Amino acid sequence: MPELPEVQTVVNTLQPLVGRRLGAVRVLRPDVLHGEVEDPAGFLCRRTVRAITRRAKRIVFDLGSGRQMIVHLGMTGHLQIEPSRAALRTHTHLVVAAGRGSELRFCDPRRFGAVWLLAAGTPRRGRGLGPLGPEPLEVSLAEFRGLLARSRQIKALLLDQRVLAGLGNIYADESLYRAGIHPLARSSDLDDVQVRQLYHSIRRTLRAAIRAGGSSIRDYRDGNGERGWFQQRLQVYGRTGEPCRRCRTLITRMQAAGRSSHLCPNCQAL
DNA sequence: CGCATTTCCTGGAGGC
DNA sequence: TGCCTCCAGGAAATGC
Repeated sequence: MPELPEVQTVVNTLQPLVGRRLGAVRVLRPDVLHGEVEDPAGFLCRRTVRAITRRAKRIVFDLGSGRQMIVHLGMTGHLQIEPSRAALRTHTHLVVAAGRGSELRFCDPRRFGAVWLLAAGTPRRGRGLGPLGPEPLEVSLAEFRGLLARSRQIKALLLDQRVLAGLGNIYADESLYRAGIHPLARSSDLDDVQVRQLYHSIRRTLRAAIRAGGSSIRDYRDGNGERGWFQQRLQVYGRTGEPCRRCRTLITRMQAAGRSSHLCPNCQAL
């Protein structure tokens, strides 16, 4: 479940690849590739990595001449730099030689992730490449207020990547808890104070999680295979039945937007 | 329009 | 120990 902080951490830890020239390509599972797929090896081989950046939950490799490789980790995706001599893990789908005896490897057991190879002018369409709202750490308070103007369940709205791009189930729950807002609250019913609290809760939660290297709930790892440690500081996610750290009321779990939602029923009254 | 449901997929957990 | 069922969820499609 890599969300914005986990993806940012992967991007940070992959920075040593910037300036390197890509080499031999092995496609072990062609169906994870999308876009310019006729000749993936020809697309990637001998390209220099100009930059590695993040947009929402997508990792963007700038390969020059308008070429991009975009990676979405989905739920269980890993993108790691590993020594070429290291054994391939099962469910490794793509391997690219990345210089100095290393390889960039994409491994994704559940295959909710994907890799797009996009030449200049290739249309950005299809599953996983849909339109994106603003970045939660870049949007202004005034813009954020505007996003909430339509009446929707606040949790569903926060998870909608077309509205705000980068939050997933963990950080949506954590942000709502910190703001004291129930997941089913109507976005348009929130008063000015609540909107401001939610805005700052999202920013603080994401920033703290990035500093902690993300949350390793199940199998998340960064670009070097290291775990994050923000999971130790989660307030509600995965804490069903445990006492709220603020008021000791037991954390409960409910369905919202088709996702399990964790909340303190006392701190987040509807 | 919003929202619940279903789909994709595999590993891990729990029941018996 | 082994087999079965359920559940986790990002994003999109479907139905109401």
